[in-house]
Amino acid sequence: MDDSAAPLGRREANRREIEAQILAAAETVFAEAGFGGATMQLIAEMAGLPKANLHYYFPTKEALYRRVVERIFLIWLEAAEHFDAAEGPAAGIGAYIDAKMEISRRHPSGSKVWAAEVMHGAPVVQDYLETTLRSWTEDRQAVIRRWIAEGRMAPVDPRHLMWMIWAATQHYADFGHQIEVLNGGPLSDADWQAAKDSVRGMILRGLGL
Amino acid sequence: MDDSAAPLGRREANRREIEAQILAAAETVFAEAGFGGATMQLIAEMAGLPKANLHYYFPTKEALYRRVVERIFLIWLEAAEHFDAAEGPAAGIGAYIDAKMEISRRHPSGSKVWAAEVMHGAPVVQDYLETTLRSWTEDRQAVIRRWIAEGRMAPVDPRHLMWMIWAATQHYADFGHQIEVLNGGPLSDADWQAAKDSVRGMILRGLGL
DNA sequence: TCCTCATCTGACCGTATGGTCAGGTTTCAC
DNA sequence: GTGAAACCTGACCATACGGTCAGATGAGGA
Repeated sequence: MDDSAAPLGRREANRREIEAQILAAAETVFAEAGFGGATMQLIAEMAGLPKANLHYYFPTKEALYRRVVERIFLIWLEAAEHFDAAEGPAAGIGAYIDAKMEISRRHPSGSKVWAAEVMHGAPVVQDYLETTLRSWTEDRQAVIRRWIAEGRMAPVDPRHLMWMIWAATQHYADFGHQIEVLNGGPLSDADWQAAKDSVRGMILRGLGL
Repeated sequence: MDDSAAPLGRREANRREIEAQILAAAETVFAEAGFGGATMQLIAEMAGLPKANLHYYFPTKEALYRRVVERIFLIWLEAAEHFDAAEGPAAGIGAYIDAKMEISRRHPSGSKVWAAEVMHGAPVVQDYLETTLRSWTEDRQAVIRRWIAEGRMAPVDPRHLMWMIWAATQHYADFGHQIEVLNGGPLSDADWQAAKDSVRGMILRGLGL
């Protein structure tokens, strides 16, 4: 974001490193315990510093939480670039699904925190839903509608398609524990590849592609 | 379950009514605030009785929570009867999707509580995942594999199919808030019908049906 | 070197929460 | 009617939590 050219002295570098450690620890704890169940004490321990020091970097629990939620939201928005870069529906939607599956694999905790936030009525990021996410969604829906009008894919409601993609991909993060139990252990590389192929294949076939 | 013939006197009837009120209130509060964020005080107020009385019916917060989670789990298991009753893949899977969509509409809070429980590693219902859900899943997978072997549907991995159905249907409950924001208001009867048709249609087409 | 300001931390505080309990009230079998 | 057991409740307790603060420590510019 603002990784400017300035070599940023020891102080600034250290500050960023500690903030990153805290954010990583917070993401894990919030994902495992929820906002109400998470404690600043536990986050501090996991980040390797005293609780009072944690409050030096993030004044309140809410402020820390908000940063964690913002992070996964931005990651998801970036995944849309795969969608936009492609030319047709098969490539665009396929690449978007692959990207979202990869995020579920790499950032399961972030996905869980977002899911919990939305489930609780988005008390902290309601504004994101109403502004950024809304306009983002409308833009992609317009693209899909155009593809449909051009006869390049089956005529489905773009909103429900979007929701199915989100649901199917994020499920592998949010319900990862359930999946691991039913799978008899963590998904292997091959399992993840099969999951990707399955989700992409099923949805694209559902769109007549 | 055990609505036996006995006319159950005033006392027993009253007890059941109060327990039902408590469970309904608890489901709502746990869904909105999570286990850690929910308070016995708020549940008691919503159920219309003093907190101490709440503890008379449910000794601990955990005990009350467990009953709430068990409830939605049993409702989902019952939805499988639609699957089992049908003859072929199109009717069976289609009816199962419809039933699960209807549950998302009627019991959104229960679905959210379950989702949060699983996201946090199923601390309370791990045993259900390992026993009931596991064998339930294996049974249905066997049916799907047989349909595939008989050439009655496309050869997809039954596990990923199951997960996609769960993900797509439960998304309408768990992410109901996000959906309402993007939809500009609660889903109407027609919206729900469209959602059902869309999810069922997309998945069945994905299976070559 | 020395001064300033960022960084760090143990000890502390007020509050909210889950849970208890003594004692009251209602129900019901006999 | 009456005794026992189920039901109800205000007041209370111990604990855990988010957050504060005074003061120590360290870095860096002049």
